[in-house]
Amino acid sequence: MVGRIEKLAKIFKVLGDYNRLGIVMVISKASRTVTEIINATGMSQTLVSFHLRVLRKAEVVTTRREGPFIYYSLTNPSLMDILNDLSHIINTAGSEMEKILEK
Amino acid sequence: MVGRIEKLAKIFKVLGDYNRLGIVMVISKASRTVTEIINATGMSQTLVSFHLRVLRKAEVVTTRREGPFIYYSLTNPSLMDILNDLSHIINTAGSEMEKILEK
DNA sequence: ATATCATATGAGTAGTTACTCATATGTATC
DNA sequence: GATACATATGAGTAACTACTCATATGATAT
Repeated sequence: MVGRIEKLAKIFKVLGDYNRLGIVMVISKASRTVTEIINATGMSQTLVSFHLRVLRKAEVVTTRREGPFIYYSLTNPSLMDILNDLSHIINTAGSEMEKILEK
Repeated sequence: MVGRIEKLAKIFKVLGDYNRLGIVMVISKASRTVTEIINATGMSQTLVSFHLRVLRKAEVVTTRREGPFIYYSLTNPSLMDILNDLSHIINTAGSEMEKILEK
């Protein structure tokens, strides 16, 4: 059995990558095909597939096949609320975090 | 200037480590000295200091000196709310995430 | 000023991670 | 079946990260 903190750390590790977070943002409003993600992010096909595999393994995203296309979407859409919350406390004016993170 | 996603990714990267998350938990209720953190986590002095440096640099924690002791606390206590939220959606019964994260 | 306790730091290393390349698989169309 | 499009995968590599060791700094008391 895996503890709470360990689970949390794993999720954070998965989300702690610029490209992966970008993908999460792209599919947050609606599910998207891999090609759509490629176009939206500007990443290479292989790189997108690489990160999707990580996101899939961590069950952050789920897939649904439709003909030749595979649609990716967030397993739990409320993840976006949390991202917004965190983004908010980071960007709050006067926050100690702000200055350091600027560089 | 650093974008929103980049900032978020950095915070996630910092929190995406078991030991670091443990430290954050330990100081979440009240500020603690390094020695207290060492005892609470069972980590070595050097390892605790190593991780505290990372947390400090990312401004996740702040310090206050009191005589020979240095007290560490969360820069933004509402971070804990977010950790709890995330932990909740991860552990929600029936969540797709649950099974994978168990191993 | 020396000894002791509390904490930080620089350097080295083993393990991990992000990325790319080449290739494979799956689906649809001809 | 051959071709074209959509996506995944295995292997290799360079860069990064967590950790340890030895040592340094800072504060207090004697």
